[in-house]
Amino acid sequence: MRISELSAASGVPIPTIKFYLREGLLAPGVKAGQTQAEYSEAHVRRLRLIRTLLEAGRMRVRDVRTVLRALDDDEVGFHDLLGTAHHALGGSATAPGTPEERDALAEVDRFVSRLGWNVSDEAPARHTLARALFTLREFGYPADVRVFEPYARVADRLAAREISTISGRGPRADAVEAAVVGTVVFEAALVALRRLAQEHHSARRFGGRRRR
Amino acid sequence: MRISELSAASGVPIPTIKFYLREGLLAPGVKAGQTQAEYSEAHVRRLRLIRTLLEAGRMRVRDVRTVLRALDDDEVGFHDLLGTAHHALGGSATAPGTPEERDALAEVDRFVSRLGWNVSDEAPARHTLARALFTLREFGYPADVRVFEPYARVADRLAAREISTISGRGPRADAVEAAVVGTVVFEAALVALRRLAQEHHSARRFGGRRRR
DNA sequence: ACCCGTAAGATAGTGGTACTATCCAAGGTG
DNA sequence: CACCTTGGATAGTACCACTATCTTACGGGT
Repeated sequence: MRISELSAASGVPIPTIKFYLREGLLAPGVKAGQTQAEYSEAHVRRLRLIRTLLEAGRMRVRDVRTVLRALDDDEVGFHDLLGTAHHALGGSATAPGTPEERDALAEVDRFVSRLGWNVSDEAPARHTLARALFTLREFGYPADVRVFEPYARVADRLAAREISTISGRGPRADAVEAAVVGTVVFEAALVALRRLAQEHHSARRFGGRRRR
Repeated sequence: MRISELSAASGVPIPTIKFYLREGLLAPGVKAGQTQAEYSEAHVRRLRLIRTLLEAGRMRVRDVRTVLRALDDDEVGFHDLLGTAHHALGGSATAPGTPEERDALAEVDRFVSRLGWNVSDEAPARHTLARALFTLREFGYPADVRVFEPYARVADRLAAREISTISGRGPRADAVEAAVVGTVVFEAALVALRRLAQEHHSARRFGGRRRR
């Protein structure tokens, strides 16, 4: 498969493929002469993964690179790979800042351990959650961390199911790819379903009249 | 309150405030002379909202503007406002494309009506969900729409709670702001909690050794 | 053997987005 | 009354994900 065929098979334009090659997202093809290289089905698959991380996961190119490196490194186990993916999805962790923000973070930490969750101290999601709590308070919401309790219960149930699904899924390469794809894609799906459900309940309660 | 005080009170740099004024995100202050304008607490609050939509909601400036316009328009009811916010959060709806994508969308539509959800045909979340389904299939996941069922149940429960919480909350301006903030912030929180829960269950199952 | 289209690889340019910097005239301030 | 800030306008920056162009060298069909 030459580059033009790879492009046709994947739907990704040639210049973009070259860009990914330069950026180290895609392994070079097997060189067949100075001006010829052979690409495989694995390249098509990798391109799909790249687009999924970029689009569904809204990751930046450099974060995609980090995830792919971890994915290709046999030394990296499931758990660490998941952490890498979460980190890449999480956006940049802003510094603590004000004392109120530090308070929020401390409360989140207590909340997490009260749930019995065993989670790394540096997990970016801690900060995301703390920022959410802080923001609610800024807006005058009388917010105890407990407002997150129903969400936590739900998250726990879904995550338990997801992680057990991942377990035994053929060779490592396939399994870890499935883990990353699943994390990203089901996250997008969950968010979309929540919005649909909100719209439904909103329509029930407030009546759906005009649109836009 | 002059612009420098507004900046200090909100933490937003003066040039950025001027930028938001130009972009129509922030109403101009009351002019007190040619070179002086007076800003109020409402401006501080509005700046907070803007930052929340941009950061937690990852919206673009023009989408923030759209949401704020709806927020300030007394003609727009709760339900439509929520739709506007969802639309702004949803990202650009890509065209249907391949037949497989159209199939996925049709299945999503059936799924949604089977759930008994009464949702607008143009809801961008439909497309998001269809893309998620399509992506899973591209990766060889044996995916029936039903894989989303547990997520849908959960989303339904959370949304019901959220919408009923919104109901009676003082004057319209405050209530609709709370609705938008809630939608955005709890979405971020839910996602963060799912990641934390995943990490916990992953640690249980695969053991948490090294990090990064 | 020839030759023209295409590949690979390198370098430079584009378009979008969210700011940020500079400038200026006018007005309020110590 | 000199100076410093403000509002308002205009221009510039930084980052990002591509995209276009150019060069050199095949290599496949005749």
